[in-house]
Amino acid sequence: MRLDNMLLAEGVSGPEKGGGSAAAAAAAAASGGSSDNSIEHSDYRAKLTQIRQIYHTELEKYEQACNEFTTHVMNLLREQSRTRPISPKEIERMVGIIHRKFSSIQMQLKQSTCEAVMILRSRFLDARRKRRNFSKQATEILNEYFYSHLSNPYPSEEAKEELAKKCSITVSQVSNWFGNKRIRYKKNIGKFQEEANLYAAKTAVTAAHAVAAAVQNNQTNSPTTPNSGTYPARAIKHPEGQSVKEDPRWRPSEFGRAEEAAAP
DNA sequence: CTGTATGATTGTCG
DNA sequence: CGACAATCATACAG
Repeated sequence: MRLDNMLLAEGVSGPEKGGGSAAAAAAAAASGGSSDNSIEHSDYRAKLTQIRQIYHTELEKYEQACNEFTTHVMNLLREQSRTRPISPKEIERMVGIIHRKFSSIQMQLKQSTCEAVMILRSRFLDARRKRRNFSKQATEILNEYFYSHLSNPYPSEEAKEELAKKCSITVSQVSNWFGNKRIRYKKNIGKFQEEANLYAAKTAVTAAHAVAAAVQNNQTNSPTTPNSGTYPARAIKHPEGQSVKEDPRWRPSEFGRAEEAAAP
């Protein structure tokens, strides 16, 4: 009977489902551009539907065969009842035997269906097996945060949630990403120099926005500038050799911490 | 097909 | 529980 519960939980033996797909569609719509996990999820559900159909048709077949066989035996017994007395008890016993036989066959069917579902799950729901890269936009956002907090790339829980929302991934994925990024950055800083410079420049531009706004607020009237709408022409200096010489041993001390609390 | 990039998992430590 | 390190398994580019 555990099998029944399992199949029910997997939606194999339950009623036809339409709500699940609606929820998935809603999630996909909410996430916007990225159809990363929803595509494979729909693939998974398609396979599950297939399994369910097979299961149902087989089950029905067995049911029918059982009924046919039962009536057949009943007819035989009725035939015999003309030559010898047949007690209702005997009939009942026969029917019981037949039903037990068929139900054991059904059990086998359930078990193999169960196995199929398990295999399907391990194949499709193990994200490690079916890895998808994040969208370009998501890595953009994550990298932006990482390099603008390079001296202390440890987003708070709140920041992680924010990033997760912006990237339409989960908080765990954000944590994973930062874990991987930190270790890999530390392991080979040279390989990330280019990227670091790139994102440093990028965030410098946004920082320049803030500075420009502040300056304007103060008094200076720059010629080209009304409010926050205009892009300040690249006045960012970009040291080629060493843009990030921050000691990347984040671990024990946080001496490089206070100076850039740039979180507007 | 081969090498690298990358997201996720596992085990260890504090 | 979170960070780190090693590792796995796949994606993707050449």
